[in-house]
Amino acid sequence: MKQKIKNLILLAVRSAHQKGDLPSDDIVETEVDEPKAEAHGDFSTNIAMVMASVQKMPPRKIAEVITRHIEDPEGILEKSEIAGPGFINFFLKPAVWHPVLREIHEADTRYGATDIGKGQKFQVEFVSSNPTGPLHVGHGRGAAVGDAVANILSFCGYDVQKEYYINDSGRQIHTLGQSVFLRYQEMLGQKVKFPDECYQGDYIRDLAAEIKSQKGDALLGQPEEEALMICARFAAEKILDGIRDDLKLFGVEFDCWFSEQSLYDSGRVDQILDIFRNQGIIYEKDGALWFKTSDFGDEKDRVVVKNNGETTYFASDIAYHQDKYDRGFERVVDVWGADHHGYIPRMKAAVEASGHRRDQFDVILVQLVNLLRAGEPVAMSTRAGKFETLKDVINEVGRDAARFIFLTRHYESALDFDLEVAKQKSNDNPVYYVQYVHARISSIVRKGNEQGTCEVSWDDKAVARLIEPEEIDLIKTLARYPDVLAGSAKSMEPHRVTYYLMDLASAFHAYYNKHRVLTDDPQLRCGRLNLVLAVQKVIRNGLTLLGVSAPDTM
RNA sequence: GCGCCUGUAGCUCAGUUGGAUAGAGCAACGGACUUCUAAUCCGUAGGCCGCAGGUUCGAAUCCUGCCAGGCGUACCA
Repeated sequence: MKQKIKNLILLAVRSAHQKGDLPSDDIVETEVDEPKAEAHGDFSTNIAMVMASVQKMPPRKIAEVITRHIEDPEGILEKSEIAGPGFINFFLKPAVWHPVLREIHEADTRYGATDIGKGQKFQVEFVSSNPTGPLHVGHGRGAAVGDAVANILSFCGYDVQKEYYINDSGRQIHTLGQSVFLRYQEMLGQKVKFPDECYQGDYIRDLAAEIKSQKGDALLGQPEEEALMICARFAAEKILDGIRDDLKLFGVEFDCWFSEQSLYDSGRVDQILDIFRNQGIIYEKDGALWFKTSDFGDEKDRVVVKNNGETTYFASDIAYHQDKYDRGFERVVDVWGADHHGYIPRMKAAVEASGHRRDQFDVILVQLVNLLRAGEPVAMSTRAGKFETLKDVINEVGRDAARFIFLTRHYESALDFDLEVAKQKSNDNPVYYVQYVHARISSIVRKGNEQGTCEVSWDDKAVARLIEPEEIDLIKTLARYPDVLAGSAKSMEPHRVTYYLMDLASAFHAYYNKHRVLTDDPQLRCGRLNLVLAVQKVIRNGLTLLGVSAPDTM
């Protein structure tokens, strides 16, 4: 629709120029917007203002010339008028909107899908929590955002893969093994000192108990380092299983689980370090190896191999990202917690140093989640072992509410997640507001079927009966959906879909309260059923992208 | 100190990438259920868009400088 208006304008400008009414036919970047105020019509353009300097004419004068030359072969315009400093506002005939319903009817679950991605290979990596403890709410937000972004991109024509990176190597895993082994020794009656840097949570004791029941006291007879590694591997695997289960419970599935250790096993880490060394962007200082990230915009150089010979996580991250591009991804998106933002410049540096453009690498920085219970903060710290796990949260408030709430805010702003509010089935908690639309429409259809009056097949004449302002308003909202998705995909901001759904829900509830769908007039009833079914499809479609269910009853 | 994020109605937040009179929800107040689910709707009230400059036809949005809060600034992960 917007495109049609655009064409009308372009043609008008051209014809005005040909007839000598406009000195230039330079089409500057024209914009056609949907104004927020109804009084400003269905669409409006600022072209006259933008052209003012080129045409050397006052904006209102240009607007007047353009409107005079507008032809409307299809007869879609009710009227157009000039307003304010030089806007041209277009008012469409209500009937122009009806075909949108047909489009939805035909596209069904694919309505809103576009090909703006043109099959570009994208990878979205998210959660990637270390297997040293269970997922907490913060990870939940990352999971909800990453999953929704990937879904939306994919729906808009990008070729998207979802990946989880497993930090199954290095210091943290060692510490995990140590923590478990100490608890194990403790259980077998040994006196141990449990250091602060070890993981304090109860789950460490559970893991130790499991090892004890499987192996008895066998580990005590082994060299400490060996016993410790056995504990580490066992624990990491168990915890990772738990993470997988939690994510499944949360409705998040990954296409690929990528192991950090595999990068060492295959020699990728050494390989990329060699390459960088040959390029002269790695040097030795104080017994350590440094990568000259400062050559690529970082504020200082970074260590890749410590003076004790251990590689840093940064080293394997370089190899990991190199590997992503080798796998053919044209763009790589990492979803990180905001506390990692200092890591971005060095990662960008690594991407650039290995021969890729900076803009092929994006980081979505998800701000922190403050978990509250009735306004009171709930303490969270993996180390201290005091935290509310994601699983607990899902069990308490439900998956749908949790996912929706995580997506009701721009990811760049911190989120207060109040467990009591999330449980409320009120308008404080908009997930139900949106789901209720779906349930209500299902209910209408059920009722219609009971009465045997539910004629839901497509019928142009019936749809043409939809002339109430609330009906046109609803259809206009439905028509916006593809644009919303495209904008959400381009900006990688899933919350736009969330807000759109709340808008659509609001338009529907208003309509529902004012007009009856199952009327005695069969044709009107059919038209209205077609309308609400279209609404239901879009609601379901949007909720699905967000990972939220669309219930038939509530 | 430096860097990133945030600052919009009493509270929680949107604001279509620079558009017209800045919008929702909650809380407050007043209304609507013998009719398809009241987890809903309708109405009233509520604003130096942190502050001060700048850019232009036009700024909550872009630039500069301040102020406040959060986070980061390791041979930690």
